Amino acid sequence: MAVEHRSGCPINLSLEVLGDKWSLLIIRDMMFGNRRHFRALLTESEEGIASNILADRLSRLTGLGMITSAPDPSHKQRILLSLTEPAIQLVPVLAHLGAWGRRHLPVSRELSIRAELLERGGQPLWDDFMDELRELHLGIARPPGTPSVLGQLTDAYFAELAKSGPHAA
Amino acid sequence: MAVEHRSGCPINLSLEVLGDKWSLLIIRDMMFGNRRHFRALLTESEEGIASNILADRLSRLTGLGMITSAPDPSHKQRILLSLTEPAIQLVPVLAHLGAWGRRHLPVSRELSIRAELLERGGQPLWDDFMDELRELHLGIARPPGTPSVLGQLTDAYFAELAKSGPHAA
DNA sequence: TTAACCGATTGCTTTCTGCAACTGGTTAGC
DNA sequence: GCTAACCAGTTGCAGAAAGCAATCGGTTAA
Repeated sequence: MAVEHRSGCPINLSLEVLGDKWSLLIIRDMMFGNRRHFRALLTESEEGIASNILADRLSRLTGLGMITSAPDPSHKQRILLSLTEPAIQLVPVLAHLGAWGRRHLPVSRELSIRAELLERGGQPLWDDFMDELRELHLGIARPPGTPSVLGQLTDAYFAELAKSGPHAA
Repeated sequence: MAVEHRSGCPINLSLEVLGDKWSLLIIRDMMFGNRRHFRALLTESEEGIASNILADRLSRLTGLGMITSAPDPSHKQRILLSLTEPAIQLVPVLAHLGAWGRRHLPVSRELSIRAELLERGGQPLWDDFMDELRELHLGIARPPGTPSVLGQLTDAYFAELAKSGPHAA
């Protein structure tokens, strides 16, 4: 039961949870792409994750308390995946990581527009987004009429897509 | 020469650089532990990195432009490692990652005091710290008399160490 | 009835990790 | 100048993990 840790350093412990090439991408897709079940994560993955790796990471992240899964009432076969509160609190980490990547690495314009908006919005926008994620994933209602951060980000992404590449119309 | 990228997403590209269990720990030790050469990183590593992994990551991070190396004038054999500007700009990412770990994972008190101070200080403290790192690693002087953030963090760490475990006096 | 879709699993090869021993050269103390 | 400690790595090997393609049994929609 007692898991082995390399050290009690917060950064090390965070890396023991998130320090691989796929876990954070899965969380990113659940957050920003609103992908909530296995097939969606598998086939809509920008980076092309393999099914066994996805299955492994989902069960790993579930065991670590980052994700929960529940049967989807509309499809008996479908399993609805949700982010937990700790995972939702990764929003600022992902925002900073995206901002850093945007500044120093060869990002594509379409895929970095969301990072740019998130960076410009800062902590207030992150707080709104986390509240929206709490509504979507934890069922914690927000005041009615609250604008959707996810909607804004998604709209901006599709607008960028339409600008450059309506190839695959 | 053209490196293969899985996608142009900022988060993905950041993970291609930093998404493993050791790279960020090496950068952390260079930043917060002021470890500037191979042996220091190897033997003072809290987590016990192996020498071949360390050698591999150092050359990898050097190739990626995160670290530079130069002969140490005082010891002919010694190589001085320095963080580059992109690596220094990881301070907010590490601060948030530490804050997240401190909140959700079983950290030890001694090793999390620095994360706590960094979180309390917020962006202004991070800016001061990055300026200090620019002085230490890039030779960009700061106004004389500026207090040392690294010193504050290190002092707080040793104070915590002394509180609980003066075992290995 | 049938074809598409659901969350996985299997078998396989390739790559990465972790450990320990070791290398050739440098420095500090005597 | 000798010796012991120290410097940045390298090598060899075993085991773990990644990546790929094909496949599984059950479910749903046409």
